[in-house]
Amino acid sequence: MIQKATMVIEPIAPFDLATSSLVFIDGNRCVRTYQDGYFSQVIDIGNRRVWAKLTSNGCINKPKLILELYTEGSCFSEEEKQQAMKVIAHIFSLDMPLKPFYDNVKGDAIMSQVTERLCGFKFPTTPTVFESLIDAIVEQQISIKVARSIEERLAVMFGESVVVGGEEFFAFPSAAALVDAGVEGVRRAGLSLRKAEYIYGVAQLVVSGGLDLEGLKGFLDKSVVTVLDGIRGIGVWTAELTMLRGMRRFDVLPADDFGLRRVISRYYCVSRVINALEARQIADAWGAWKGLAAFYLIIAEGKNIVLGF
DNA sequence: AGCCAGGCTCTCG
DNA sequence: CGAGAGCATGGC
Repeated sequence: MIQKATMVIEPIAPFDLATSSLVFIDGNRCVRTYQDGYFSQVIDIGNRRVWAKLTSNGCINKPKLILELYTEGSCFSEEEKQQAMKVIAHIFSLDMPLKPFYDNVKGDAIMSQVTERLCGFKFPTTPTVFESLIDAIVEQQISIKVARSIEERLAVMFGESVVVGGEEFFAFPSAAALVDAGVEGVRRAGLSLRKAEYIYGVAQLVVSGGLDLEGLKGFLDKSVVTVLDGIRGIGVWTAELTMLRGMRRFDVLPADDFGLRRVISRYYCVSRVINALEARQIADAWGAWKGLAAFYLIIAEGKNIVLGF
C-alpha cells in the first residue's frame, strides 16, 4: 500500500527551482534527478527513508513548492512531514535570503548582470557532510559527468532503497555500508583503486568515531581544512568543496578548481589562464558569497549567457 | 584514437 | 623538496 503525503513550502524569495536543479538534469531517476519539472530523490526522515518529489507552483519572486512524499508502510506522522520539509529546505537553502548577496555585488558589473539573469538560483547542498565529502573525492580530477555516474552507481550498489509502486529508489550510502562494501566493492563502482581506498578510509574513520563530520560544522574554516586535509586522499580543494556544498559555507571558494578558474577567467580575464591566487583576488569582491557567486558563473556559462555592456 | 576532465599521493632525481 | 607519472571512466 503506497502512502502519500503532500505539503506546501514557501521559500524566501527569490527562488527558482528550475535553475537551482540544473545540475540534476538527466540524473538517474532511481537516485536523484530533475526532469519534467520536478526534482526527486530519497530523503531520510528520521527512522526511515522516503521518496520525495518536488515541483514548483509559484514564480521566482513568489515561490511556492509542492513536496510529495511516497513510501510503502505506515502513513506519515506529522513529525516525519516536518522533517522532510526540513531536509528539502536544507538541500536548496530555502531559508537563506539571496538579496544581501545581490545587493553586495551591485558594484560588480559582471556579477550583477549574472545574478540578475539567474535570479533565484541556489547552489544545491547535501543533507549530510559525509555525502559531500565522498562526492568531492569521487569528483577529484575527473569530469562532472563521469563523477555523477560513479556517484549514482555507489547509491544503487550500496544505498538503502525505498520501493514505491514496484520501482526502487536509492539513498546515498551510509559510511557503514561503504565499510561493508570494502575497498574492492567501492572500486567496482568505477573508481580507481586509490580513490576507493580514500573513500573506504573516510567511511572507516567515520564508523570508528575517529571523524565527526557533522561536528566540524562548529569549526572555523581554517580548522576544517586542517582536519580534513590531514586525512589521506583529501586536499584543500576537496575540503573546500565539502565546506561549500556539505556545510553551506557559501563564502568558501575552492580556488584550486580547474573549471572554476576557467569560468572566472572567461568572464573576468578574457579567458587568460589564471592561478588560484588570482581567482581568490577576483572573488574577494563577492564578499561573503564568493563560493556561491562562482557557481553563478558556472551556471551562466552552462546556459551560454553572454553579458552586454 | 587519444587527450582531457571540478586532485591527490607516491616516487624519483 | 620539486617535478612528474599514474589513476578510472566517459565525452569530444
